[in-house]
Amino acid sequence: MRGFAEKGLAGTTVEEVRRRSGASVGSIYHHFGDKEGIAAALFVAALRDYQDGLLAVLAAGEDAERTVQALVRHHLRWVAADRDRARFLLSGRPPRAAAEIAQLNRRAFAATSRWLDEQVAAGQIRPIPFELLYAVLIGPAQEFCRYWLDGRMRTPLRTAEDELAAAAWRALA
Amino acid sequence: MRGFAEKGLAGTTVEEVRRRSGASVGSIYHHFGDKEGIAAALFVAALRDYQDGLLAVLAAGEDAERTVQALVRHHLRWVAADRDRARFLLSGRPPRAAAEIAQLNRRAFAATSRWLDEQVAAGQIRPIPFELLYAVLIGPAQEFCRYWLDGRMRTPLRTAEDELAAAAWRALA
Amino acid sequence: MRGFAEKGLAGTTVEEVRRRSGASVGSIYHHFGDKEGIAAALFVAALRDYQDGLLAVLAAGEDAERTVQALVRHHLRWVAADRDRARFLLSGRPPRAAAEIAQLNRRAFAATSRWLDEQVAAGQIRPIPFELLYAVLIGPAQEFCRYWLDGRMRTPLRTAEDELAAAAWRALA
Amino acid sequence: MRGFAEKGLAGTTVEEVRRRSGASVGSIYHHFGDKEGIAAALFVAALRDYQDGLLAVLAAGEDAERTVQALVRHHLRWVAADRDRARFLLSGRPPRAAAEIAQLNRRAFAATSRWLDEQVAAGQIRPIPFELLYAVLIGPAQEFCRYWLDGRMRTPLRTAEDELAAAAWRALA
DNA sequence: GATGAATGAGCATTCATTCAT
DNA sequence: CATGAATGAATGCTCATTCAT
Repeated sequence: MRGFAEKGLAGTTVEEVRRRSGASVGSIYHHFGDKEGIAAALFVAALRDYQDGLLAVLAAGEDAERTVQALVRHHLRWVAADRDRARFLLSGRPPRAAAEIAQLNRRAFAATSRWLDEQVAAGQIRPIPFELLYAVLIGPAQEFCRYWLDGRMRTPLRTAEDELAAAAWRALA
Repeated sequence: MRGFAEKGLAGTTVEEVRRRSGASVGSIYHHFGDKEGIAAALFVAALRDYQDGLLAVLAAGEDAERTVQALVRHHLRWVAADRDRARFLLSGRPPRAAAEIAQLNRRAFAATSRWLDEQVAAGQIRPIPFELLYAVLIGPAQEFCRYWLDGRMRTPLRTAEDELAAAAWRALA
Repeated sequence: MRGFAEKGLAGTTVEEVRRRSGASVGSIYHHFGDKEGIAAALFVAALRDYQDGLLAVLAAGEDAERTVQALVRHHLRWVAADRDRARFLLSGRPPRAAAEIAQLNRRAFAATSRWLDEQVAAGQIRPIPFELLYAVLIGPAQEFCRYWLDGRMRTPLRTAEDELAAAAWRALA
Repeated sequence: MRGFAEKGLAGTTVEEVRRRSGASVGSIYHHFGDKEGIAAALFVAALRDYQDGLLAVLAAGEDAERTVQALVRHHLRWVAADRDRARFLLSGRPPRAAAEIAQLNRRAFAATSRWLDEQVAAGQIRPIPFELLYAVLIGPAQEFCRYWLDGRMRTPLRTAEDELAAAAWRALA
């Protein structure tokens, strides 16, 4: 994971994966097909885990403000929980496995879209094109995380949580 | 540029650089030292160009709202102007050249920090830790750009400009 | 072997080694690490083989004159037996593998030194600093071999044997 | 010189020659034609210098024993005078320039051959095939020098002179 | 004659992938 | 299913040589 996160698919060798995983090369190829398959499996697992948390927040059914803030907090905490995994997912170069990823995204988009419609209808959230929602909601946290993962931020994630959550709510309310 | 942007340093071959640049391998090595040196030079050039635009906005001396919105618009337009260059800069893996990059960042940080202090003192912008300013200000635009650059957005950048600029201002005002 | 003997380490290509050995590049690297490793392995094998013959002569326990002459003859015959191997060993540029070579040399030095002490004590060989023994004993044969290997000598090695063996004995008796 | 002596022709770069000589690449090529030409010029100069000393000893017209010992001493002193030059000459891989080298060798061979004939006729030196003379005469000194140049000998050259000169005389008288 | 930037063929080495055991 | 030695295409980089100034 760390390999793919730090050096990308091309920059990581199968030998490195073997060393870190403890499995043999042959075994790895048996299970994942090829190098990209390894990255794809890791990516899908990470994405599913992230989205599970996101869906859980939406499913909790709290009011708009609490939900928005919880989504921001979930993002920051998920990143802090496993930096390598986060770096890998956020690097955003989803290796093949397009089908499975699309499937997961559909699930998450549907739930989010439904939630947005309800909140807008209820006058809780400004009308905003769905395509911009994620950017406005998560963008600041995301941008902060990138710097933080690169070790360029002194502010602890916890401290940033309140500010970023509040800012997200101001932008959407 | 496109190579590094799409496939990273390790995924781009010097042969590809040669083909696209028209120079000979020997010449490339004469000027840049090694493959990482090529990426470093491109990165520094892109970063300087981006920051020049940013500094120009700050130097214009408009009021806080106009400035915030202009910064967001600058970001989006700079990205749209050269997608490969943007993809490469935003990929955020600054290849070596640490010294020169740090130098550029100091220049940009200093100007931005001064501007923020003035606006906060004048009551135009909420007090916010400097480290969070960039994330709140540019994060949404940045996040939108990433998706847009990956071709996952239908909304044209121009259309997104107003929404993202307004959202940034709401978050900071 | 011929490659390294004639053109040195730098002048021999791995491709040439591959062609002559029949193994694949990958396999060669798997076993020897790098190009120098190939040369080191060949060098050690040649050195060990040469010294085995030398030690056998010493172990035979003949009288001083017979032993001196046998050492000279062993040298000439070993060289004649495999000219490329000889050229490589005599070129004297022991490629890395310092440890293993030092180990072999210690073994040979010890046996030779013991033999010299005994012969000197028995009044068979003139007292001579150990460091000069090898030069006086083998030097002429060695020098002859170098020219012979370069094809600059018409005298067959066999013919030279008697002269060189006798000269060595005269110098040491 | 040191480059060619330590790493051979192929192992030495023209850039290294340029650095050490202070001349420009272009200039070097103008004067020597190509890389081998540089080595050839150095080799010929070294060979001529060595042989000039050898011929001077023969021309001095001392008696056989003095001459034999003087030749050995000349060898050792010439080597000690410029280790890199000696290493290069003794490495024995005469780079092209065959014609000039052959010419020099003819001159030295002729003088040496004449001297040997005289001494044998006068009963001063044993009858010995000319091809073996150089080996018996210089071989021990040469062999010692090789080890000494590699730093494997503690005995100073001066100390070795007497032993090696005496041994050479014993072998030839 | 001198210079050194440019050229590109050639080389050492790596690494994804296969397959016999 | 697991293993890891073997394969060889692909790659980063070097370096002798040329040539415009």
